[in-house]
Amino acid sequence: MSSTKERLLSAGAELFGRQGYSATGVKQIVTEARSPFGSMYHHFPGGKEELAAQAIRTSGALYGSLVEAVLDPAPDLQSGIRDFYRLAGVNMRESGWEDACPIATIALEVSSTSEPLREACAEVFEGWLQGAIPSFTRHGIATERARELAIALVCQLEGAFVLCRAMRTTEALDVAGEMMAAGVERELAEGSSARAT
Amino acid sequence: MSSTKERLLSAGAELFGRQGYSATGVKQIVTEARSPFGSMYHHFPGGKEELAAQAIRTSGALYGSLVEAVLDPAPDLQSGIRDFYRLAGVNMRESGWEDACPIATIALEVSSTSEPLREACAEVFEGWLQGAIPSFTRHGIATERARELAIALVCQLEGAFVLCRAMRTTEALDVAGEMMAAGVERELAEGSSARAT
DNA sequence: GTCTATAATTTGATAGAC
DNA sequence: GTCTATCAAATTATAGAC
Repeated sequence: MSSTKERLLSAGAELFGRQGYSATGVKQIVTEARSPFGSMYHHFPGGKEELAAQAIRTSGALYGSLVEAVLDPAPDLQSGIRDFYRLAGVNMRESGWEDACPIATIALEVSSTSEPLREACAEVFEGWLQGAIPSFTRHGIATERARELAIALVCQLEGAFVLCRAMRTTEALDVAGEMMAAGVERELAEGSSARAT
Repeated sequence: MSSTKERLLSAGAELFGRQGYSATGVKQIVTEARSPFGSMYHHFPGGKEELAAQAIRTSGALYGSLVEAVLDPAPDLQSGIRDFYRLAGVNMRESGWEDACPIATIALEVSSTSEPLREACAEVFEGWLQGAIPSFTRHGIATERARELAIALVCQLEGAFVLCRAMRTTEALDVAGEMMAAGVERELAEGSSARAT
């Protein structure tokens, strides 16, 4: 079962992710959510901005757990990374280049115009990093280095999304994924040989 | 001297880059450009979308030549890359986290809603790659590999911009820049040792 | 809690005098 | 080419019946 509030949140998250915050109208959200117009302001007295803040946090957390869900069951870290970028590319292509990062568009749009929404995005990104660090330390990488690799992973991903959506190719995702995976693979090899000596 | 049309283009480029396409109104552009309202539709009969298409291409090309202008005079490729990411971080901080990539926000916003603008963004990105490839091949890197490195460079940069604007730190730019520079440095060392054998 | 009607403002765009 | 007045439509948000 899905409540009206849940449908509004997921419809908002989807539309914000694809078109951005400003281009998405409240009417479009309630239509997509098959919700009456008034219910929107009943559940979100703060209006569009409050809905967006909650949508950012929920869809952001969901995407973060997706990252971990793909990385962790993989036989090794490199193949987990390769799997994730490949999966992201498949998702993009199959969705007609619409489904990429759920919050990147909003993050860029509002970082200079809405403090509450900027903070929500910042929390999500920091949560991704904190969630990804164990996926690296588990393989013997030091915590500080794990954070750096997690940052690089997210940056490559976000940047590749920008290029892929505009250029209608998965080339950037393919290259970025292979580059990240190869870098981590080499780092793990060096680390283990260093520990072996 | 700056013509009305030039002021409209640069005001539009600046506002689009900071707030995105949808959030920027035509009235805001003409105000910022100190241009009469009607002149906007005289110079850009296609309205807001035509202005944006031209602003994307001109500001995109300008930023592309900035990349080359920083990379090429550097003593070596690694330090050129380090310089560029450091410079980008300084620009962001000094502008109050507003000035990052001039077209990334628009690229994400419009890739599903405006074909003309999406194509303009795609052209700019492809132009960056073509412009950056010689900066790599010049140091003995093969053309195909140079394209991959250029893609990784742009992805790291764009992704870091997203994180930095939201999180109000240069951490992501610092990490991404060092990671790219170190990767290229290692690649050049391996390449020269391979050629030496 | 649900839903409709509508208010108040802002949007992109146009007409037409100068 | 410049500028003003204005349009029709869309925007977020609210009031109030049910």
